[in-house]
Amino acid sequence: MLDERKFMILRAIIDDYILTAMPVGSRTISRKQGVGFSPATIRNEMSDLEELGYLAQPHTSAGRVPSDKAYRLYVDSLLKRDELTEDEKLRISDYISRRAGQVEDVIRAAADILADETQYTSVIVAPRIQTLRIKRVQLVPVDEGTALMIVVTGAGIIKDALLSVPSDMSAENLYRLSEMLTNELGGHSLSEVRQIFAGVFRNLSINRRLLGGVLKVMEEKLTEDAPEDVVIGGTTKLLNYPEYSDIEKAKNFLSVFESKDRLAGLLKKAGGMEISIRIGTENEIEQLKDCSLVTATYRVGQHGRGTLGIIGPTRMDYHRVVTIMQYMGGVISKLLSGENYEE
Amino acid sequence: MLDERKFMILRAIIDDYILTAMPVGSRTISRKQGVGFSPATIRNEMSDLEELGYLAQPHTSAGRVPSDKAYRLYVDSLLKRDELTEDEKLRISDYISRRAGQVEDVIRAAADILADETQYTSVIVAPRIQTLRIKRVQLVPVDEGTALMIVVTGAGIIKDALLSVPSDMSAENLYRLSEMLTNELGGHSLSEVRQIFAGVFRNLSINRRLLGGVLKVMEEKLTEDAPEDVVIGGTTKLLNYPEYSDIEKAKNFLSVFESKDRLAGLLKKAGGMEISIRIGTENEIEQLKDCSLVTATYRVGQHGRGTLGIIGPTRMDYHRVVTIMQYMGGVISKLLSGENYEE
DNA sequence: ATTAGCACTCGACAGGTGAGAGTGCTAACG
DNA sequence: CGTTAGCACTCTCACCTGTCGAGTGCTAAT
Repeated sequence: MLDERKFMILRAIIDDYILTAMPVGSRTISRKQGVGFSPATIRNEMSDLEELGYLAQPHTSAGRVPSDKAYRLYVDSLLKRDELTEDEKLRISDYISRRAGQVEDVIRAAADILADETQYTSVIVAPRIQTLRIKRVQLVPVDEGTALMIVVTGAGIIKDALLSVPSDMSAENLYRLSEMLTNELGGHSLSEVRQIFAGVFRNLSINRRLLGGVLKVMEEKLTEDAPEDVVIGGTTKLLNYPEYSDIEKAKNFLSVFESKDRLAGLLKKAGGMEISIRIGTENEIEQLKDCSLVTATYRVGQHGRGTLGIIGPTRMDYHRVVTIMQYMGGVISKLLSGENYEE
Repeated sequence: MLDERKFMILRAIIDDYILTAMPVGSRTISRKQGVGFSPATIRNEMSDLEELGYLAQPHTSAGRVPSDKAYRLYVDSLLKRDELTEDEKLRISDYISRRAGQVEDVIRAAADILADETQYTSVIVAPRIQTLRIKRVQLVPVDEGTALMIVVTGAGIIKDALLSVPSDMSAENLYRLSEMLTNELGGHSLSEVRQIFAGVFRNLSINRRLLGGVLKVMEEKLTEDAPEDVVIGGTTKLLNYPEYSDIEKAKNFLSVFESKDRLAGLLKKAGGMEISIRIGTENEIEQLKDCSLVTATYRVGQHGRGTLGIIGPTRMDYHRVVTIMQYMGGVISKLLSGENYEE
């Protein structure tokens, strides 16, 4: 429905607007390399594009500004994916790998470098621990009557909690109990723990009365719903963009990050798509109506998955963001799935 | 050097300015309850106070604004400490206790409620783990050739790291090694680990080569300088105050929180004082020259200590802040030192 | 010593003006 | 017939101006 030339002009407008954040006039476009038309011609086309809903005028006789619809078209059909330079790739993967170790450290590092590279605010949702496979369960004595329960996967600790245990329980006993639990639960995910426990109770060969209480508490701790683990990087990056030079808007925007749960929900709406872009009002959240949200998915092992995203103004540099996110998704997946824990 | 009346007037001015953030005029003070003087008299006194460096005028014929020096006098001699209401006490201690468990959870909760109650930005430095007494060291097998090392103190996990171990090392052996390490290191602080290791190496009765590697990694992991663990709450609270309605100032302020290390250094300068207040330029950090920093110390067990602080405009409500901080210092100390891990 | 009175200063605000950027329309051109 | 030059028009923004009010400092009276 849009002919070649309109496409070209629209693209030029968006490119310019992304760069300058100022309404784009016909002359600006006409002067561009590769555009062989006079301002008047461009004006006619722009007028058409406005009628079609791709452009908007803040007021008569300002230039024009792309609408959400325009950005949508832009990312759907005009977006070319670049490759990152070797330099950039190295910078990113180095930064993240250097802190490899605990899942949380990786996520934290990833959020930081993502925000730094894109200059937008980054958000990463940690993999739902419920889906990870348990490797070991270990009880460690802490005090008379207190033990620390630790659940381990290939990626490190995923859950730990303090329990009270019968005070006459020896370290030896705790160790044996750990072995038993590891046998029972190893290889399963947290979400399956509850069913398994039913079985464990039945087969109890050890002193049932002594252990009953402990097991119950453990079951609770293991199955309780962990709050969504969301890491945010570069919260204040947005303040560098002119569209947020107004304090009210800035506050409004920042308020989105107060509720991590809502944020996690938002990110996860993207579903399993490799890259998802939601522009302006597509976000359904009032405060983000002038923002775009780009999300990507990463994997942890066979079953775990998490989401990384960046939030920026609708006039964001989609090329760059998409390219970076794609690369980072890969890096994170590899780090968190691989068993590379030499260091 | 300041007579009774000047004191009184200065105090009235500060009180008013804290409330309104607007330069205070002579009439405003004169109209106040308990001030029996005409504006003219007040003006004379204010003029004196200005000469003495306690007040400043943004421009002729605006009212006057208290200087850092005035705030200093205010907190040193005019500050009366209130008690919190039972209601507030309960709200605070409840909020924090509810998440008791891991040190980090407590700190996180404390930072949140502190920011909420004061409406300023809160910062809490976690206790230096170096000074905590080790309770146990536990090695947990994760994979062929990989183990997770967990160091436990009375307050829960404080450090964990993945190590590679000889791939023929059994769970049984790891367990025995854990016992040995616990014996050697238990009761000592992390900062002493390095010396102890020297001794351990000498007494090694088990396969020396096998253990050598493990110990080396452990030493590294245990003694490496952990980055300061700093938790920040209510970062954007400051945006609600008129002095930060300018984006540039806001950005400037927020940049302080980018480097947690510097922030930690700043907080710790307060030293061991129970409550320390640094006003405006006393902070030595350019970006905080319009801010005050109130810090308090909390204790963890015998030797651990950490700092909690809030950062707000110099015209902050010192009464309230000090009162809250004092109370919270107590609550945190009790929670992190006490051995109350029933639940 | 205190206060009333008054002239003075300065910022905030409203209204007015001109420049500049950009538009839409029309008529001319290849 | 598509393209373009020209032009009148619109709207914002920056700047200037005058007025108003808050607050001061000084002086003289109490």
